[in-house]
Amino acid sequence: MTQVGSNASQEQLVLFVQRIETLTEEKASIQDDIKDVFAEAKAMGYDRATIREVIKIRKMTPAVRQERQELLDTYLAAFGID
Amino acid sequence: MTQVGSNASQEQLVLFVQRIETLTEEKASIQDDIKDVFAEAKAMGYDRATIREVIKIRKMTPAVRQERQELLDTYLAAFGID
Amino acid sequence: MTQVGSNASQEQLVLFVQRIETLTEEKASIQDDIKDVFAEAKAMGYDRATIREVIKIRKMTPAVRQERQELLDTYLAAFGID
Amino acid sequence: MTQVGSNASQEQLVLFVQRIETLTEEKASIQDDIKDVFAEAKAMGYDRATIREVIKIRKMTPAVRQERQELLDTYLAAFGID
DNA sequence: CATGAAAAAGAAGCGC
DNA sequence: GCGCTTCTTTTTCATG
Repeated sequence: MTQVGSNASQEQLVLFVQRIETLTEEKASIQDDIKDVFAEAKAMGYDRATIREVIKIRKMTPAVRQERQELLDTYLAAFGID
Repeated sequence: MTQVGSNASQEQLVLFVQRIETLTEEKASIQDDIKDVFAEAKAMGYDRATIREVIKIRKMTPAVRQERQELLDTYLAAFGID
Repeated sequence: MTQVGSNASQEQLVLFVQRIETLTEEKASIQDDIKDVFAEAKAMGYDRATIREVIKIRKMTPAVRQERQELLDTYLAAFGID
Repeated sequence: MTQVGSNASQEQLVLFVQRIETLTEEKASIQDDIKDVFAEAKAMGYDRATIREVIKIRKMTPAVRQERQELLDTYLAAFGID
């Protein structure tokens, strides 16, 4: 008998793949929900890119946000910006 | 009073953002789960990239898969590959 | 004779692929140069991420930059940020 | 006088940024060229995705290529594919 | 070396 | 329907 991986090994691989496929589907479903919310927001006149920016900022602590901004301002000053 | 967006409008924006943040967390959680399964599989000796490839192939119908392969083979022939 | 694409067609494909490969190499070479400049800048004490941010800002016109910032501020106000 | 970085330091930063910007433009220009070649190829009836695949394969040594393929075949066998 | 961020590539959705 | 932009995923790169 020609054997390409033991049966046990094959079953294991199949299970791994199936678990990943299932989780991937769930993830895609949530992604769809997110898309729907953005669409709703856009329909109410909100800007998608700005909403994303807000979410990004909300993920930072105030301290980190301020620190970043100050260094950036220093650099921008070298270009006469702001 | 200086007003930047009505209160109603502000509340609406907050709700949109919160919904997106919640969904995003759920998505990230599932992504972590996927990562864990890959890690498990890797610990059992399976190759991550190949598993991804398998999943990609399983998403195609056999007909499409074969078609793609044949076109690729035709192209490779121009380079004397295979 | 079994023929998979005419000779002329095959040569054409080969030329397209070679052109893309050459251009891709050139691109990679420039990317290396960029990497080197960042390394130099870092050696002089500059922060890589902030330099990137500066470059991003410099790509915008002042008008667009200001417009974006104002909309963002409006949105952030809804969350009591800034 | 309030000083945010010495003049010398500021000039240095400006030079670094300008060098990166120039290189980045060159890189973008080449990327455009690549896009053009793909467009030409498509106009001649070639498939973009397959061309990419060919290029990827050509970057591998034959040994690596074969190894990869064999591992994939082994995995696919667990699903009764091929 | 392994983790996490950033860039590039690839895929998808949108608008014309 | 097709190109074009945007979003996702992959790979790469820097840092601890």
